Amino acid sequence: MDTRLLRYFVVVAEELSFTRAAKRLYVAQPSLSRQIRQLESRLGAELFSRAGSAVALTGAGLAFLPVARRQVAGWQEGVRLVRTVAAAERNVLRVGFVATGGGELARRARAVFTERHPGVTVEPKRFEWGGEARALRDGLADVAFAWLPADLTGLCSEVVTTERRWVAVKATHPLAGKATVSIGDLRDEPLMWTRVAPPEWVDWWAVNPRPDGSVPVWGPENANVEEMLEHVATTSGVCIGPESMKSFYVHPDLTWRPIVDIEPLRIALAWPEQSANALVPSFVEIVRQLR
Amino acid sequence: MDTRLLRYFVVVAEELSFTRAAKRLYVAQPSLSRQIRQLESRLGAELFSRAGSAVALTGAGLAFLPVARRQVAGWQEGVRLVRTVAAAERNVLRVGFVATGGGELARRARAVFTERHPGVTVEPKRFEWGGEARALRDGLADVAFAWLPADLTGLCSEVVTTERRWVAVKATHPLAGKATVSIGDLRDEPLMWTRVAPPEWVDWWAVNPRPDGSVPVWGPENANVEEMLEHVATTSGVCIGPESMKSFYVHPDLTWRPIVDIEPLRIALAWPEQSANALVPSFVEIVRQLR
DNA sequence: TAAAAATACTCCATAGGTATTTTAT
DNA sequence: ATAAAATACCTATGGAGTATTTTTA
Repeated sequence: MDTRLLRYFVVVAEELSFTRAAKRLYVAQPSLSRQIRQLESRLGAELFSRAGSAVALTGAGLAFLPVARRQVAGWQEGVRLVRTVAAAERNVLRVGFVATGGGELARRARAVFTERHPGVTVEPKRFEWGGEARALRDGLADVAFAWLPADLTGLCSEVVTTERRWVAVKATHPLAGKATVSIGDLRDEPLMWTRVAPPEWVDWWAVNPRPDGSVPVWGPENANVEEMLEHVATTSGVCIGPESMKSFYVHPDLTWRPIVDIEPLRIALAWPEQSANALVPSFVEIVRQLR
Repeated sequence: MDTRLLRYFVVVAEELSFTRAAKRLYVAQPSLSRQIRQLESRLGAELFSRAGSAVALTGAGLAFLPVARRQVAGWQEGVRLVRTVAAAERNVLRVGFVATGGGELARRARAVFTERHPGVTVEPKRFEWGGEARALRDGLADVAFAWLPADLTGLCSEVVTTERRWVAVKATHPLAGKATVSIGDLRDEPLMWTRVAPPEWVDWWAVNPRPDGSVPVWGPENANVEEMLEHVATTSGVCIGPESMKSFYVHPDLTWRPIVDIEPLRIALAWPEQSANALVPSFVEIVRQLR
């Protein structure tokens, strides 16, 4: 039995609609209907009563829901465990981050850690926008520098640093002539965005809604920092990023200017509540001391 | 992720040999090798170290083994739960048995139960040789009359009756002329057997080894009582069954004779340790009183 | 050299897609 | 009449088989 079917079942049970569930799952409705039918036939029990358009859980479906949730969660946790153990066995600590991640602090922490644990390899793992928390949950990183806001439920975390937010524009852009900019100056500038991160994440970076109540003009979308900067360099749009991007991603066609009137980026160090990699507490401690 | 892959992994981890595991799983060795490779690639971690013919678990594999076992067991328990709830919701009690099952006792119990629970339907469920315990574990029956010996681990059970064992022969068979037979009389008679039940089950029924140390002559195999009796009626072989078969399966070409010098069949009533069907204790109590 | 795992290939079951029909409010 | 689930049909992925090759003790 594929856990995919169980995930499908859980979503249909939550939505009580095949059409809505299919949208959430990014599959076609007929496929979802067939999968649920197949699950029912393998179980030998009806999970939903379908009276035309009214979908409801049967008693069996209600009983099965927590089982399905447990199975899915158990699988995810198992995957995390095995990946973490495999990394620990190789004497590797995988540090997750996005773009510039924890900035200079992260670089210093990795240096100190390497010094204290000579036999250990630190593997920096770069993820796409908003992907750090998922990486921790999926066991693809042992510890990560997470950009807030982010859903860190089920993870330990503490804010370790902040960075002012800057805006990048093409070198020939009018805003490049100003020493500093305000969020109001960006009112009509097409802003980069992404669909790989949740809407809250995108809105926070875009400062949406703006202090004056307006909504940003949306420019091209992208999945990571390189794509974003390429877009800024070649279109009329702008992007907002943490200060460290200015020095981490040097680009001849870009000019960075501080935005003086918006809140800074808070960067948290995050790690799973219990990790099979015994090196995690040591790294956390080093970051704490350097903070 | 399919639980089939997890089952495969558990067996390979137990056997530490792809070839032996493939035999136990009734799949071809190359298929099993590929499946495990795929599991490893999806996890992103090696589960086994393969040094030529020496297969060993890695640390990750060792960590994954209990996870996989839990997932498989959790799935099996979930299936049992949902099937049981579905039956309970329909106001049904599914009574499992093999062939003549609990014999006359079972019939009386079902009658009393129906009288006491007028709104409830008793569904007798016939399974193939040795299939009652599996049916309880798989949630295909709520309670069952199990023929011993049987592996009843994880189930509640109590012996409720015994039946002498008789032998069936073709009406024209020399043994049909005797009033009673001894196990020694069956020394050269081809005996029916089955591959759907465990070897211990088959050996117990065949009285293997015989008191004189000989082994039975094996006749045709079969999966259930009807097939077995058809074989006896049309070949020179014989079969052994509980006394109630004589009256439950009347067959013009068969003659039943008691075997006087072997131990009788013990029949247990068995049910899952905790069942979602609240009718089970009532049925158990009725059988106890009728015993 | 022998035993066991890996590879090459073929076949078939089935998940997923689009277009359409059925059904219940 | 409309919205939603079911059905029909097509395509493609991948699981399982047999035959064969590679690898290591």
